Amino acid sequence: MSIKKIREQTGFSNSTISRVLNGKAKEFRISDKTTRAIVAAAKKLKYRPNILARSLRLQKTMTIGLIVPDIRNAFFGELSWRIEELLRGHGYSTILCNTNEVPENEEFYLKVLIDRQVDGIIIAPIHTREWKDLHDIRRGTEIILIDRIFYDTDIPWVTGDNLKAAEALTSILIKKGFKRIAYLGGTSGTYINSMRFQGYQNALKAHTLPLIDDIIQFGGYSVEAGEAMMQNLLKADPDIKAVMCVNNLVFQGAMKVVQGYELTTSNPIIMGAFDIHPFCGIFKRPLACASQNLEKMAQAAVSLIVNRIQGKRMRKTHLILPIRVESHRFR
Amino acid sequence: MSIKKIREQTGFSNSTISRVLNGKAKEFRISDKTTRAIVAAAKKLKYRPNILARSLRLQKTMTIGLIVPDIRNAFFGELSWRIEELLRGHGYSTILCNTNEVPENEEFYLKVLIDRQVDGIIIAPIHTREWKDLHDIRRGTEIILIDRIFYDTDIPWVTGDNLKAAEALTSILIKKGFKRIAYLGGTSGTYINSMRFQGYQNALKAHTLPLIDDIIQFGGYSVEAGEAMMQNLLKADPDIKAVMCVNNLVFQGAMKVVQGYELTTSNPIIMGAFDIHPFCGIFKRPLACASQNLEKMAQAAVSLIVNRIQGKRMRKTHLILPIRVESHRFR
DNA sequence: ACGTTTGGCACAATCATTTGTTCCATGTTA
DNA sequence: TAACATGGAACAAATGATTGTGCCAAACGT
Repeated sequence: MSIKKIREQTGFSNSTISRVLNGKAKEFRISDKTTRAIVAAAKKLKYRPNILARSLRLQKTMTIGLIVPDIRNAFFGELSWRIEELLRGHGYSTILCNTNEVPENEEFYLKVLIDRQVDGIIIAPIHTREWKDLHDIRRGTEIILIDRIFYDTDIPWVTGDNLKAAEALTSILIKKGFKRIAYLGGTSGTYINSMRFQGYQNALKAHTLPLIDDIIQFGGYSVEAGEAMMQNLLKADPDIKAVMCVNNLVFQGAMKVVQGYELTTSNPIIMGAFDIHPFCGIFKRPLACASQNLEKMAQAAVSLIVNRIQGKRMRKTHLILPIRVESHRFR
Repeated sequence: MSIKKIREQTGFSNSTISRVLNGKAKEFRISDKTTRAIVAAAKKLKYRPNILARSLRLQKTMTIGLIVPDIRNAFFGELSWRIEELLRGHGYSTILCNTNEVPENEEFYLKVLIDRQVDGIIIAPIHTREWKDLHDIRRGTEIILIDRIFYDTDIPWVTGDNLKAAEALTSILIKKGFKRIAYLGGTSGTYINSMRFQGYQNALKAHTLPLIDDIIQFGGYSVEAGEAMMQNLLKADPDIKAVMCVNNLVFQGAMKVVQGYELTTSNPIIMGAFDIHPFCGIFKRPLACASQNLEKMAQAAVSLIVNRIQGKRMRKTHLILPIRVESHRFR
C-alpha cells in the first residue's frame, strides 16, 4: 500500500496521484498546487511505485528473457553482456538462462519466461527448427533467434554469415599451401556446424581438394570435445599440419593438445577457428580467425525485439551479418 | 482473466479453483469430483497462473538479482553460470546486471531490483563499504555480498581467503629463488586488491625481502590495465623475472606483452596469478595459480540467500573459503 | 427432536496500480 | 436566467491470484 499512503497524507484520490506521478498532470489538467503537494508527499514518503501491480495492470513487465547455451563460453558471455547493456538502455531488465545444450532446459526456460510474462525472449536455441510445442507455450510473446537460427520461420532472427566466413577461413589455410586440412566440428545436425562445415567443403571444392573423412570429426562444442577430437586426429594423422575448429571452445581444447604435441615433435600445426579473437593477442603463433561482430549482432537483436514489442513492423526481420576473417602472424 | 475462465467452465469459485490448482484440495477438504473437474478444465484450457498477480498477492517474486562487475570476465562468467543454475534448482529466476565497475550503475541496479521486488540480491560490489544510501533503498530485501565484501557489516557474505592465497602464491615464487617479484595490482582501495597485496607483502616480509616500489603497480582489473602495467614494468626493470598478477584479466594483458617480449630477449618470465586455471592447461609454460572454488562459492551464496529468504537464521553468515594454490610445469 | 459436528464450498477483501467515466463546481454565453 | 463549456478531481472497474471467514446442508449424537 503505497499510493494509499500518499492519499492519506494529501487527501487526493488514487487517480490524481497516479497521474501526477506519471507526468500526466498537464494532460489531465491537474492544478499546480495539487501537483506540487503530491510530488512533495511522494518525496517525503520515499514513494516507489509497485512494479508488479503496474505490470499486472499494464500487461507488460519491461523484462526480456535471454536464453543462451552457456554464458561461460566467451562468445555468449560477451554477447550476453552487450545485450544486457543495450536492453538496460531501453529500460528493460534481463533474465538470464543457461540451457547447457540440454533441450529440456530450453523448453523449461521458455515456459518459465512466458509464465513470467516477459515482453520478449532472445534465444540462441538448441532446437534446430520450430517444434510445435513452441507455439503452444508462446502466447504472443515476441521471440528473436540469435546466432543459431531456423529456416522457414516467421520468427525474426540475426546471425553471422557463417557459410562465407568458414569458406574464407579454410581458403586462407589452403592458400598457405596445405592440402590436408582437418575439421574439428560441433554437434552434427546443428545450424552452426552445418553452415561452417558447408563453408569448409565449399572451399575445398573451389580448390579441387578432396574431402578426407579421416580428418573430419563432429564431437560437440565444448573444450573437452575439442581435446578429444584433437587427440583422435593426431592418432589418425600424426603429420597433420592445418586444423579448422568450429568454435572457440573446440579451439581451446585442441590447443591444449597441440601445444603439448609440438613440444615433443617440433611439428608446427597451424590453426583456424571462429571467435578466438581474445587468443590472437595472447598466443604468439600463426592463427587464422573469423571474428563475429558481437556489437552489431547484439544491436540488431535488441533493436528487433524492442521494435517488435512496440508493434512496429520492420523492413528486415532476418539479418545475416558479415564476419571478418583474418590471419595473425603468418609469415 | 484466467482462473475466471475455469470458473465459467466449471461453475466453481475462484477460491476452490485456486486451492485445487495449488494442491491444497485435501487440506480444504474439496471433494474428489470437484478436484477432478477443475484439473480437467485447467488442462483443457491450458491454464497457466499469472505470476504477476501471484507475486503481487504473495509479496514474493521468486526472482533474485545478480550484480557483477562484468560477466565477460571468466571469473564472474563462471560464478554467474553456477549461481544461475543453483537458483533455478530452487525455483528462482535470475536477473543479470553488469556494473562495469561504475558505481553509479551499481546504485541504479540496486534501485531497479528492489523496485522490482526481487526476493534477494547477490552482489559483487564496487562500493567498498556500506554507504548510507544502501539502507534507504533496500527495503527488507535480502542482500548477500560475494567475492568482494565489506567489513563490519551485518550483511552476509562469502569470499575467498585472498590474503592467505596471495601469500602462498608469492611464496612459491620466492622459493623458486626470485628476490625481485613484481606486483601488478587492481584498483587501489578495493577489497580484492588490498587483500592480495597484503598477502604479497606478508610473503616478502616472512622471507625478509624488501618491498620495491618500482615494480609495484595498481592499474585496475582489466586486460588493458594488465598490458599497460606490464609495459611500464619492463621499462622500469627490463630484467624482471617474476610477476604476480592480481587477477585473470591483468594476467591476460600482461601475457600479451610478456610473450612478445620473450621472443625478442629470450628472458623467460615466470608468472603467478589468481583464477587463471583455464590458461594453465593451454599455456605450456610455468605458471603459479591460485584457483578459487567457484562451485563452493556459488553454493554458499545461494544457500545463504535462500535460507535468509525463508527466514532461517544461519549459524555462519560470513564465510571465507580456502583457495587452492598450485604451480604448473615448474622444473 | 434438537443441538453439534463436519464436509464442501462461496464471498469478499487484499495485493498496488492505471484509466475510462462521471461529477461538481465555476465561469461564460445566449 | 437558463443553457453550456471548462477546469479539477473523485469513483470504480480492471489487471489475476490467494486466503480468512462464513454459510449451508447432511450426518451424528443424546
